[in-house]
Amino acid sequence: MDEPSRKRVTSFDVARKAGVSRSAVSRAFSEKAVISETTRKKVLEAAKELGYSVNFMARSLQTRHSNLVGIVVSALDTPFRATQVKVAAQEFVRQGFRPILMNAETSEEVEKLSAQLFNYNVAGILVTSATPPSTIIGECNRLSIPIVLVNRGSEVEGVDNVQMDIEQAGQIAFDMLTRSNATSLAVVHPQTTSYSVTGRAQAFVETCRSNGVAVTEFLSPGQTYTAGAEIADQIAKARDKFSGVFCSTDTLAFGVMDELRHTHGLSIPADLEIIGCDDVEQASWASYQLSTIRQDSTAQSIAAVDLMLKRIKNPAEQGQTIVQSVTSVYRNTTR
Amino acid sequence: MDEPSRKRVTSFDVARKAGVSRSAVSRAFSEKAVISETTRKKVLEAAKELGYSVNFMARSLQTRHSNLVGIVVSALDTPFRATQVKVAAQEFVRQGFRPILMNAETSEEVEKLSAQLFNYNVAGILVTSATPPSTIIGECNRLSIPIVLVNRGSEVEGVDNVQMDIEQAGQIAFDMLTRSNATSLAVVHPQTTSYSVTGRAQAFVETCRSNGVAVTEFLSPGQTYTAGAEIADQIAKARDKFSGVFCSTDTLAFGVMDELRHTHGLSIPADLEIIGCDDVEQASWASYQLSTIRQDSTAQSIAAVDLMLKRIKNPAEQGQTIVQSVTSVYRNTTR
DNA sequence: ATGAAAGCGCTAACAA
DNA sequence: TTGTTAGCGCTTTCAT
Repeated sequence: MDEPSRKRVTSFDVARKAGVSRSAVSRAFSEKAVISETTRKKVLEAAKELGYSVNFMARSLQTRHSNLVGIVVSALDTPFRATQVKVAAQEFVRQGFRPILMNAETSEEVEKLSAQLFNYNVAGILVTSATPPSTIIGECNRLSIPIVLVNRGSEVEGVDNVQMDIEQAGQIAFDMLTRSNATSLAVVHPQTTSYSVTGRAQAFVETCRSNGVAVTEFLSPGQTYTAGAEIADQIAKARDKFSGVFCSTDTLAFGVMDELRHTHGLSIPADLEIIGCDDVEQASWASYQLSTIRQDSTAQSIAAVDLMLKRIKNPAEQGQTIVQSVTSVYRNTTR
Repeated sequence: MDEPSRKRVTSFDVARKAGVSRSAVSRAFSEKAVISETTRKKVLEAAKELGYSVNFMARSLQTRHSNLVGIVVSALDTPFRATQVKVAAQEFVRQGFRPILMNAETSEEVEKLSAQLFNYNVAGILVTSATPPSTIIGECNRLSIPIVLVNRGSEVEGVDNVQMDIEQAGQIAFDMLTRSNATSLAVVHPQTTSYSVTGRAQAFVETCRSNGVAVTEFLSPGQTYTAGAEIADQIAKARDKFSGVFCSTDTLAFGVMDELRHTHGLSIPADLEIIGCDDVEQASWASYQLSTIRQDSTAQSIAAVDLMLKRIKNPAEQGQTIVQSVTSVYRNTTR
């Protein structure tokens, strides 16, 4: 019943065992430190035997920066967000950072949770939820903590952005739906506005107008499957007023399609063309085969992480905005 | 062009501004410290004016414990996992902890990334991916870091577990599929074994056998939609040998159903009954209306977090295993 | 290339 | 109740 190693082993223990100083131990575990190969070996060996690992709390305290970053996300249980976060987390880890995950649905939550990240001296914050209030952004600036917004569109200074090209999305949606010579279209988007989702719908509307195509707007109670199913009843009623509808989100499209097909007996695309936006995995499932606009969430996350790392290395840099282009994916819900 | 607040403000600054000692500042920010209401007010005010927030690195260094925890997950972009992680993260935050998210697909990754968590003195580790190697578990024990495994089933000592009741799942699957007097059934599960997914299939097979019902097994190349679609061809060939098939995962079931319906022209449940397991959101979508076995991932995550918090408070406790029961959900893929 | 010593920002005895 | 003091474990000049 012995207590062999109750306490955490410190660099001091390793130093003694290896017969060197604590500075030597520190150097052995630091990439760019000058140290002879022989002592490094000695230290590493002793460390392994003792089960030593650097205490990052102490290191961070000393160096005044941590390799912790924050990821602030909402609706993580949504296919699109899940992929985004997974990729971002992987990328951060690959680059030697550790992401603290904060799920924040409301704007107040974003504020509260972001503020908590400051306690940890995070090296940066990635936001892919509601836009953080300017107080937070100001604080980030003051502490020179890089902050990058994904699909949020904020023109606040000093903030990096990665966004899909909403203008292009609107144009492509228009193109996809007018291949069959449409003269009147529809769009559905959530009534609560959000930069990217509302933006793509808006861009679509404008493209229609400037091309002389009528467009009727449906406001759904959210951007979930259920929200789509609910608004579908209104769409069904008005369905001979347009030949195609652009759903601002794939998930919304699934709800619309299902309701239209299964409870209103419509056939898609014969009776009505439907397209979505995002190209989540389910869009390619046989039951949907949804024609949609592809937004590469993987590339997006990687770009966001890259941007942050650049800013961490060079905090003086101006905030920049990366606009990612989207592409059309034709499947079976368009003619 | 002044540099008003370039440096991080410390408790020292606050102390001076408030005209008190640094200990007073410390006390003002610590829940259970004795301090007069008047000085606390003074301190808090000064702190707010200066934009001070406690440096958790320093605090953790001193107290020798952090409120950081680790979440090690695989396949975060899967609906079931996404929900699990979202809930766990929320729950941790609600309880005052900050989760570091590590996505680890392979067993080696789990080992490597878990080890990295030690650097941060994490208060605990939640694993919902491949089971971590025993070296990690040993290390956790040595450092008395609680570790809880979700749906992993490991009988290693000192490890807490939260698992669905796989025996019950097997029984329920059997019950659901034999309502229509079946005498022969099928099951599909991934060829790479995993505690919970393989386990439920195994339990199903045994229940069939002990009830004198024949059962044929299909091994899919994974547990994705695509894997389901692929194995469906074999199922179609043999389809008059059984009246119902238990897919060990909803996602697998979607792939199977779609392929059976759309490329083999089968009608479900008329030609063949199908059930899944998990009850992910898509199971209730109109295109599937999948009869399935519900596993409450929210309750599961909350239980896992609870378990960990208990262990953090009382590290001496023995590891315990919580078995969560599952329920049947009848929709339209059973007769 | 190596060691001694100072100190990062905080908390927790201990005294007052 | 408050302040003084001694570290927590590490990195980093500065000598050697």
